[in-house]
Amino acid sequence: MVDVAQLAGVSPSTVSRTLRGLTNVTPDVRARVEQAARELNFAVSRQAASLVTGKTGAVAVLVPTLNSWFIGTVLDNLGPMLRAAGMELVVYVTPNMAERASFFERLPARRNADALLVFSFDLTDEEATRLDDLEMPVIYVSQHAKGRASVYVDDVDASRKGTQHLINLGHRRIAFFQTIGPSGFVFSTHERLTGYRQALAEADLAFDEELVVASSADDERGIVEAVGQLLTLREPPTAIFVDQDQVAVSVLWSLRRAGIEIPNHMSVLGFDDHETARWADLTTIAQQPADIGRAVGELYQTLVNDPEADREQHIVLPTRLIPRNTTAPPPRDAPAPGV
Amino acid sequence: MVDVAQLAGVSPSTVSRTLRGLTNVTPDVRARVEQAARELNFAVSRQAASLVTGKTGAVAVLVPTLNSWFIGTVLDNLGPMLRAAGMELVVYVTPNMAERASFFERLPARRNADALLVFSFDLTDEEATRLDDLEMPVIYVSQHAKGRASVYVDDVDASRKGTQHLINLGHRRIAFFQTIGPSGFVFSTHERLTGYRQALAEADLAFDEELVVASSADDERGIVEAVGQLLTLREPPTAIFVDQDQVAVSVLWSLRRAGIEIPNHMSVLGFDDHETARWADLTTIAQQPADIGRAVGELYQTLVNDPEADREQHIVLPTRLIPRNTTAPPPRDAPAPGV
DNA sequence: CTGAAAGCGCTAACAA
DNA sequence: TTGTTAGCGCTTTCAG
Repeated sequence: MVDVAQLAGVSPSTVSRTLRGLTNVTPDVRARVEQAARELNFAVSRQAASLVTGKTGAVAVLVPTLNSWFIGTVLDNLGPMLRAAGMELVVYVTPNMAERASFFERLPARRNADALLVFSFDLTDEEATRLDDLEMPVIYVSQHAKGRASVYVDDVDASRKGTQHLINLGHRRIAFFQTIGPSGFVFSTHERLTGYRQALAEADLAFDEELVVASSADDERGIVEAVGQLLTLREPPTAIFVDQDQVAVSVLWSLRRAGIEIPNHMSVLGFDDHETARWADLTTIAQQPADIGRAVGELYQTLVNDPEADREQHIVLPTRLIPRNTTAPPPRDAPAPGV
Repeated sequence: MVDVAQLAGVSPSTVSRTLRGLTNVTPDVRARVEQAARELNFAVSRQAASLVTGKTGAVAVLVPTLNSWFIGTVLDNLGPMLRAAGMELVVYVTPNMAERASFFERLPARRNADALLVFSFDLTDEEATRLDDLEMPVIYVSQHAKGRASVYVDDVDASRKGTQHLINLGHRRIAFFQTIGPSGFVFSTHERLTGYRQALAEADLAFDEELVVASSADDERGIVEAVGQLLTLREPPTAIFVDQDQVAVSVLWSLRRAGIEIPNHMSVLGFDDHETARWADLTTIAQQPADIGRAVGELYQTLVNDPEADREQHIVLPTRLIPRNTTAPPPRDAPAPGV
């Protein structure tokens, strides 16, 4: 920076002021400084700046994986917003429990970021409490943390709408297929199961544990087995609600291989409105990760710039049912309700 | 840090030494310092440290998107390696040309990272040259930059193997389906087309432009149209080589909707060995992004730690053909070769 | 509107 | 093995 100052014939302070876009600089001087900076290919060192300002200019993101449509889409939309605000995005990937434990033990973001976005979906209370020590705004994405800022879709309501759609079509035996993540069920899965149960209860349908199956998303055999399990029940379902589109598509394949026609013999409902849902012509409940990304970006701005802002606010985004061709009324010969 | 020093009854230098794991510290003192640091919930400020060491402790990553199986998997494997080396991962997402241009104009990583990993797949020469100014190791992932460190699979060879597989099955009219990214064809696409042409030439088959079609990966109608285009040729193909599994699966759907049986009436070959390929029982050419991630991590270490290391080395990873059930010999009534 | 000077929190000589 | 001292490159008072 001194080099730039020298070349422009001003003091370092002036260079600093100019480069940060402060107003009190003569246009003439500003031009000279900018010219000099360009000539010298100069960029301000964030490190040195943060040492004095106390801000790091970075926002940390905690994710279990980066190989995820949801997380990827959120970040694709969030990234440019943060960038526009002059912030870097530093990512902590914790693909296994060891990495995750190490993150919570060392809390590496501690003095090295101005805010933390948590995508881990299934934090324990203990972990969340640990993050409270961080002395920076923490935003929870896709899970509601009590008393902490969060952005998510209303999974309970969404799932209830989906189940109602099946009930309205005439289904009485509706299975629920849960996805297991690398570290167990994630937050949304619980919520979606709750919505399913609510809808059943509202329609006076009994909840049947046999109709709830689970498998890991990337475990092909597990999915096939879970589907097989449903098909061999004494009273098999006429519809399956799968809590993720990508798994739902696998379920479709399994069913078709078992010779089951969709939607005539079995309805399948997904969740997400992932691209493959369009391909598979899958009825699904749409959530918009792009919107979530933008909402997170805005909430971040609010929390950082407005000290008056509610630091525990929850932003809930809408979902909607997208009817396509994998759901239909149940087959005529299905057991009539109550028989 | 002075607080910790005080509490432990030592000098700041000793705290610094202890916390960085330097050897010349008495076990007794080390214990006291560590205890004090824990009590005070203290973490070293990277910013302050880097100011004096000249290293930032961060590696920058340039990606066009984070919603990508390939990039996501590479980073899931690379992340923990960098973390183990004490490095942060700062991500620059450039989902559109404006973001990308701004990255290359401002080069925000300039003084704020110790190395740069480029995932942009289709950099222009001008852009690559710009990165040479960066004064830090730059590693190109999945594209070979002349005279610059790169990690990739041999797409030409892989694609040739795939095409040969189809030729060996007896196919003579083999279509090639190219995927268009948000900013045009990516590097690998060119390479894969080259491999395809090589295999044709080696088998004395003429290259027919009509057999090469293209579509954007997320453009459902475009894919359907491209498939339609192939099917309505005077002499339609008996096999389609699609340069990405996810698109190949869409092609499968399109073909099946058009009433075409696979593999009896048409063979389809993919590329990647993405999860959906297993589901779709798709014959494909496997590449292992997890291995690429690890290779990048190792190359990074080498480049940073060993000044003798070849700074232009190319690491080429293997691919292999995975025969499944979407490829078979062409139907009998297909036009005989040369007729 | 611009310059001079102090100091952010740390590490790296150098001394002890 | 430990402590002392001098900056790293910037921003921020405070003068002018």
